[in-house]
Amino acid sequence: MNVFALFATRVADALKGLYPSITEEALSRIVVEPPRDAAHGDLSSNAAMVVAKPLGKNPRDVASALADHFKADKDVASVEVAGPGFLNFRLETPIWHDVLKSVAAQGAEFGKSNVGKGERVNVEYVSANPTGPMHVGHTRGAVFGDALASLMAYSGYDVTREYYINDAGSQIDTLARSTMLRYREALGETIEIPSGFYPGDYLVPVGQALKAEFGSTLLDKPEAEALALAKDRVLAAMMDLIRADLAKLNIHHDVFFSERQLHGQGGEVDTTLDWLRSQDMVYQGRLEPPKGKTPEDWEDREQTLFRATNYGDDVDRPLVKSNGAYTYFAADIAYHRNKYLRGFKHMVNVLGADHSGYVKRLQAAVKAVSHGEADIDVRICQLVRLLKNGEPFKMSKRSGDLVQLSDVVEEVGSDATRFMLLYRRNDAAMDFDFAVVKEQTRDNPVFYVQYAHARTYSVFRKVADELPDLDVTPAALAKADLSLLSSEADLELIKALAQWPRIVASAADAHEPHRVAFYLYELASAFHGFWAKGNQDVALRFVNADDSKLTAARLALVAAVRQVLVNGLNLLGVSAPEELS
RNA sequence: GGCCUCGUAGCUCAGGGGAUAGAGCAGCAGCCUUCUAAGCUGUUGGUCGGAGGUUCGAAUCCUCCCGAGGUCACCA
Repeated sequence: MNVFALFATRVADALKGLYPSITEEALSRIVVEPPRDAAHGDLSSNAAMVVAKPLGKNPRDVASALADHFKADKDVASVEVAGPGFLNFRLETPIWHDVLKSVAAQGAEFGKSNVGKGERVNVEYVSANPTGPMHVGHTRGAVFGDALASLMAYSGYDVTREYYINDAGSQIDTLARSTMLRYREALGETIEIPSGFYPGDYLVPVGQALKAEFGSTLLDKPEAEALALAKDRVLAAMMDLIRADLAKLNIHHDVFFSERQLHGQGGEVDTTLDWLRSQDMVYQGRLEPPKGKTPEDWEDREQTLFRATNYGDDVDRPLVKSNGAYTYFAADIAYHRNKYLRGFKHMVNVLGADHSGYVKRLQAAVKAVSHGEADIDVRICQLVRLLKNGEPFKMSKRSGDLVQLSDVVEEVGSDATRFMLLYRRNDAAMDFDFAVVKEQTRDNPVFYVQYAHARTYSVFRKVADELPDLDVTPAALAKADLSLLSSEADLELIKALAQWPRIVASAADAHEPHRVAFYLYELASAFHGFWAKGNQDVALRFVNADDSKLTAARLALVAAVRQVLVNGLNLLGVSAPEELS
């Protein structure tokens, strides 16, 4: 049950009754939300102000008419018109108790919605080049994409989690050559790794595996053939590495889409280009060098260009390199056309900050290949600065070897890594301080939220101790007399729970998982606050040995808090421990 | 030079058309014979980078400027 959505509907219905000429457009701008200042009531709506102008009425008059209408609503204790025409509601206590019942009845489903209407959405994230293990730079996008995918699935979308493997192009040839060196090394040769090659140790086992599989026979084969075999094996090995790294953060994709499969004679890049030509979206032409900074090796030549400017990009984009091969972007157009042809009308791409310049052309590509039918939201994850005790921390360890994702997870754990990265907006740069993340204090939001969850278990343990005869099964708690939960503190906590459905909906709609993280922090804070009140006032304790009825009601409340914390933590992919050690 | 993102309390950050702009930390003042004090309560602190504009209403949207970061044919 979503109290806010419920009243949004009631307000809209009331307006339709009062002003039959009202338009859907005006109604769609109505918001029902908690007022910024709780003293103004439980719910607040801008309805009168939004609707007044198109109706040619005074906002306060419309608000008064609505207020009169809601005086008859049995769930409404009072309605007030405030300021320029706000409508402030105070609700009767029973409706809040209904929220608790609804949490218990819906369990893990409480907060789920169907705003996605089962529509298919493709969320592409990580897509790190398969040239080595994941490093810290990839972590934020990985966690963000994963949480966003969960959030959208929870909100009724049919989500496909996808990883685009950039396994074509010259970097992969270099990777294959680097692997061949390690192969020679495994065969006993002394090797030197030229600059430009991949120096990482992680290729050593791949070289050894080649030796185990082929002995020394690869050396006798023509180079192209040997390289092709090496490429095949190293790509598989690198993807295994990457999958293992992702698994450490509990991240799993549904589809791994290989760029290689798009290339080749008659491949999808070919057919896509033919199609683009047939649509007159491609031409032969020249580009101006970028203003203010002409590259030294700038070569003014005629090239094959995609008419990106027709779709909102700043310049038209080359599709064919000077050596005749397709550009990365050409393959990317084919890839996104492939997504569209697979039936995705909604796409989300999670990219790193260094790709922000790529956004417009990607949007242009999607618009072009779908004739405007599909949409793509590109979410950019800004840089993460690693700190240790407030001091910047070197990202690269040895020569060209970056701090790896697995190093971070091993040091601080998956839960803390995920929560901290999600506790910031994706589009702002952030600091990640190892010292803070490992701290077990309020400074550390992960701990703070998990502690609240653990406390709910602590309460139940206490009950088992003090009131061993009390039936605390969900079925028994469902029968508890919730009307006993009438204190200010009780209602405040319930109202915090009532927020959950609208928080999820807004987070999914805005593609902003951090809203969930912030909400969980607030809910944890409300729960810890209630707990402390019990220290001052025995009547506010969750467990009252001499009042089993009140205790049962309070346990229903505690169970609901736990449920919402679990639902939220699940969305973020963070565990909900019963005890902290 | 173009484009993208950001600029909110001393620090780290929420809020992204709505009422008197919030939280944590730091600072100050309190709370443990207690359901885990691994916690809680109160309090100090702001020209929302600057200037215009849009409107009933702007931290929020638009324009320009300043500052920080990223990026800039053919790499991926």
